Amino acid sequence: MTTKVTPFEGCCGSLAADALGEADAVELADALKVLADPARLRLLSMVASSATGEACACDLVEPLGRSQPTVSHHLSILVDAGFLSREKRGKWAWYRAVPERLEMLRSALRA
Amino acid sequence: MTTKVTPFEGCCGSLAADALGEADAVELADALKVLADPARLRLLSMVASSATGEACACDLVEPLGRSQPTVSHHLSILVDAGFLSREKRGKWAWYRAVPERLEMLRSALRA
DNA sequence: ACAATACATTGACACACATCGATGTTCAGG
DNA sequence: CCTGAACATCGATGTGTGTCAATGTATTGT
Repeated sequence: MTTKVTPFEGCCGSLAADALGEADAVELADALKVLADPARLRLLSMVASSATGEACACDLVEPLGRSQPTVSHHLSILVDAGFLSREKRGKWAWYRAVPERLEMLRSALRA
Repeated sequence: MTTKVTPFEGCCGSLAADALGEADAVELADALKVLADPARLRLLSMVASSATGEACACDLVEPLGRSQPTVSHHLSILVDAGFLSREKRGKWAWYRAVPERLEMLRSALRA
């Protein structure tokens, strides 16, 4: 879960191609679990829809409506899973979306 | 969770278009939660990759390596979420994939 | 140095959920 | 009918996780 592994998502195999093995299924499920939370989806969406392409964590707490530790926690999970990248500048943490990671997940869900 | 609602998945809006509201995020997250489980991913994959386009529940228990009640439980969740359709024939339950449902999810994850 | 700010980490807690055994229900065959 | 098979439902249980308050850590400004 907290593995921070480089994701393969059974590259280029679709769900209908042939039956998923347990290991591949666990890996895909882990990736999906990361996005299967409203707070994380909104964070990813906020960062991805930012005009400048990046967003400061300090600007995400209030609109998300959750505590600062909770936001920090979710952002870490998104970074560990590769959906966001983090850059620390001064005392601020800036996040950018990693569209290729999302595309990788999307392609793993091809029918 | 057990809502069996017709899914919209915020039709035609992408994650990066603009920031997801809490309600849309909950709906998308609920759909992702359904697939964020190895057992359900494998069941969906088994049915989708079946040569005949359908699969009997009786043939899914053993390859999945989980108990019959557990398999039945997961299949119900997939049906309720619209990823599978169920047809009862005699004493057997036959399942078919619903590719449009998966495509709906995939498009909601557009970057 | 000191205070304040931004963020991460820790500990605790409530709740959700995947799983199984046992039981209920429905249906086909004899 | 009655038995067996296929599937669903129920109850219980252990594990995972989203959340927050409190605290720790780093960095800026005075």
